[in-house]
Amino acid sequence: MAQKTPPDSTRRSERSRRAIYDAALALVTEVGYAKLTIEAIAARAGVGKQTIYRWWTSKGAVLLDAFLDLGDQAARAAGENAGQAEIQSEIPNSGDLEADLKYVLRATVDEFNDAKYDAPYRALAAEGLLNPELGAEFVEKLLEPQLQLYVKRVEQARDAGQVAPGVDPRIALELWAGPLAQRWLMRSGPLTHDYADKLVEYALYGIAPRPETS
Amino acid sequence: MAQKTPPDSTRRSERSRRAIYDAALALVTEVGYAKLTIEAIAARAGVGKQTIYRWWTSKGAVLLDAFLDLGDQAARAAGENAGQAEIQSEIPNSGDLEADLKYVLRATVDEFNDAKYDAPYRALAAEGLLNPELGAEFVEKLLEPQLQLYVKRVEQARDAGQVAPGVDPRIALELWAGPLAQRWLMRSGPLTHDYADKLVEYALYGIAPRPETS
Amino acid sequence: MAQKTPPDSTRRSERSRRAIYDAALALVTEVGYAKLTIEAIAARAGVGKQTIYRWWTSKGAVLLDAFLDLGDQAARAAGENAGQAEIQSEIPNSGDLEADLKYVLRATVDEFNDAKYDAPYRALAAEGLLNPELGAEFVEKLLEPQLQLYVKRVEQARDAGQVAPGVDPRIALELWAGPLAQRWLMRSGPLTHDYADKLVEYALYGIAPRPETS
Amino acid sequence: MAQKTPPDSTRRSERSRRAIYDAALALVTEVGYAKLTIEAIAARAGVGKQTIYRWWTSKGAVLLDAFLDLGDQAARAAGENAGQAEIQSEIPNSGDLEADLKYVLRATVDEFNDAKYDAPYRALAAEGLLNPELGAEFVEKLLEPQLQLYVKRVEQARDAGQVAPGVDPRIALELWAGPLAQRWLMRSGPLTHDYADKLVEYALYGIAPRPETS
DNA sequence: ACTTAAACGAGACGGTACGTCGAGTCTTACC
DNA sequence: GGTAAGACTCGACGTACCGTCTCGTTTAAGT
Repeated sequence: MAQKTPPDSTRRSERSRRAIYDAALALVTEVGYAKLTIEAIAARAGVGKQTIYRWWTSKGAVLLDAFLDLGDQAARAAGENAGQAEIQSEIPNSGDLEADLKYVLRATVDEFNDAKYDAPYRALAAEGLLNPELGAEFVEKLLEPQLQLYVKRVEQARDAGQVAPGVDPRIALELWAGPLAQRWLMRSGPLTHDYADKLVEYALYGIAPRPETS
Repeated sequence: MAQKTPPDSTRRSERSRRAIYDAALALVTEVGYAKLTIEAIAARAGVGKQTIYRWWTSKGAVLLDAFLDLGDQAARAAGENAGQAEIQSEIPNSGDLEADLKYVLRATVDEFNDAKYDAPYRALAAEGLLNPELGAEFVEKLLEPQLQLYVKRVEQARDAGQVAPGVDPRIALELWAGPLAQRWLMRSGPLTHDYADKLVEYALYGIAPRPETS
Repeated sequence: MAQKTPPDSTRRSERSRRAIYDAALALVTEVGYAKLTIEAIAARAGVGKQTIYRWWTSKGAVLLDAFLDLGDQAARAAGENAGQAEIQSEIPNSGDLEADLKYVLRATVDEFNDAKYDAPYRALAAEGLLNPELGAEFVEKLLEPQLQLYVKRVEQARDAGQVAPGVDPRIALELWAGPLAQRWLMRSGPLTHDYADKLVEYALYGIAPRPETS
Repeated sequence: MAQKTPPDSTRRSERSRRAIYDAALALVTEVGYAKLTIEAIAARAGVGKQTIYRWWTSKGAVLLDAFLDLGDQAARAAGENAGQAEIQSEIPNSGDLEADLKYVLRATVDEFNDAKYDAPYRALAAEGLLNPELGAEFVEKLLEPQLQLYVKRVEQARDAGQVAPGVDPRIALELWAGPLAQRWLMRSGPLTHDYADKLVEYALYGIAPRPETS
């Protein structure tokens, strides 16, 4: 989990860990990842630098854990409020794949436009590009779990005959997830609900003319 | 071009500029973008630090210009060899959109797997994520021109009736370009010719079952 | 006694105390006083840091006690071997002051040239220069007792008419002890038996020409 | 001069050098040598740490140069004020060795009791005890030149028949210089004019009873 | 012999300073 | 006036120890 393995411990200070997460997330938003400094995190958290170096190897590793923890917290909060239906842990299945995908993709668009998540997520993506270890962890812990939700939903749709039998769900989902991520990361175009809808439609029905429509 | 505007001059040393480009590209491959320093570029180029600071604002800006120059050189070289048919400046139009796209996408896959381009391109993408100015320049100078080639080819196909009339080409191209970029950047899956083919097929015909095929 | 007073106890671990002394003396010789650290002493002694902090206030205090203990051990060992005549606890009185002083001073020169005592003794002297408390303790426990032996011997000589009646023994002894210590500490000249002899002669008879010699 | 040799230079900032000397001397008096920090010197001098590390190897080396510079300044100031009679550069020769030595030794006692010189001088002595390189430089640059003044004066006295012909001046001077330094450094007794006088008398005439006095 | 409170080993903690690296600015000498 | 060289101030790096503070675990005194 991005931690240095050696220092065993139950002796670890929970208070410090939380303070470090909070400081890291606050600072990355305030000053940006490039100017984020382990020294500043330590100072803001009221913690010695060594306490950070003891448990993490880099500012990227700290931020990744902080962000994962943020997700866990959100999930836990949602779980408490909503009984069993944990938010984000499942893509709805109303029987209408197109509607369901549009619904989720619009929510994703909103999330990408939320300043709270933008800075840390973008920072982790950027770090992951340059740092294969952290990139792998980023993908494994953060990206892939979310993509697997689409895999599952596409498989359900395939079983229901709404998706062609030969289609590879892992590739199919990239038709909408890839463009969305690209636009967001590269700022290469506006991220709107309409854009999300179009992606779903194009992905489902292709851009070639359809022989006929029922 | 990412240069500081003020000290413009014809007195600029062409020799230094070239040496800086070469040093930047060599170093980013050798030590990685994170450990790339202006001091090292200057030393390797046999140039004073001030000469770099005079013309660029950051290592990212240097690298972007270096990479653009690399592209220009390649284009110029190709132009000389091949008369009018400049490589990469046009997507072939054989009349068969699917075949043409697969051809180009396979070439792109090969390029992404070429170590020579990987380090600098990846570095610029990462820097662009965090640095909006450089990101915008990256998109404008590097990304968008390539995407526009797809726009043009899709429009040709639409005019030929191979693409549905209502389709927005700028979004359509993202169906294959987005996933490809995502997999490359995030290392979230293998980049193969087969993958490229599938992307084209899914994009053209959708993942929903087709009513019937002529 | 260099110990922090509060945590008094008979419960103190003798084993730890000895291990700390040994570690301190070994380390000061190996790495030098400047690089001597409490953490290293604790590690070498197989002892928790707190055990050192519980009984001493600084590395200097530890070393002083360790060195005093070393002296006690030597004295005890000598006492066992030699019956009542404890080595170093008395300056011989053969009736010939000059001979007795030369004998003792030559022995002192040999001791100063012994690497075993050099490092810790030098360290304590240096620490004492900067730290008045420890310096006072150093003088009181280590230096003054040795000087008092000279005081006693000079008084004996004065009673025997070998020293002028008006002479202050406490100052007189400094005529040879001061130069010797100075040369040793400052490395400002060679420490030889001949040098020791000359000091005694000059101190006894002065450097001015003698009116006549019996 | 305690400087690291590599970085050549006429380019060196005189302003920084002076500021560093002033800061080092002020701080060693204020907080003591043990708590003297290169970081604090740099901060006080308004200088980057690197500028100190560029020219010196340790805080001791800085302080030694600072102290030597202090002496140079004093000498230069004295030279300007007093024409040819530079202070401290010569021991007076009135023809009466005893009187001259007492005069100089009393002045030395006063100097040792001057807080301005105490802290840095003591610090350098302590550092010299532990650090042979710096100790050698301390002796060569600071201690030995002062002792040589005594050598010269004793030789003059010997030529004038006031010192026995066989006496080694280099050892003779230690009879008073050694005890004085020892008392000062070790704080092992009071430093008074009377003590200085006695040292001179004992050294000149010895502590043994004189056969008779003319 | 059993209980119990202290000293103990271990080592995480908030800090300070280390000595190094590079950023970006400035000065000097050269062309 | 642009340039190579490199000294400068500044800030952060990652490391080493400081002295304090828990944690169990001995261990020896007093019952």
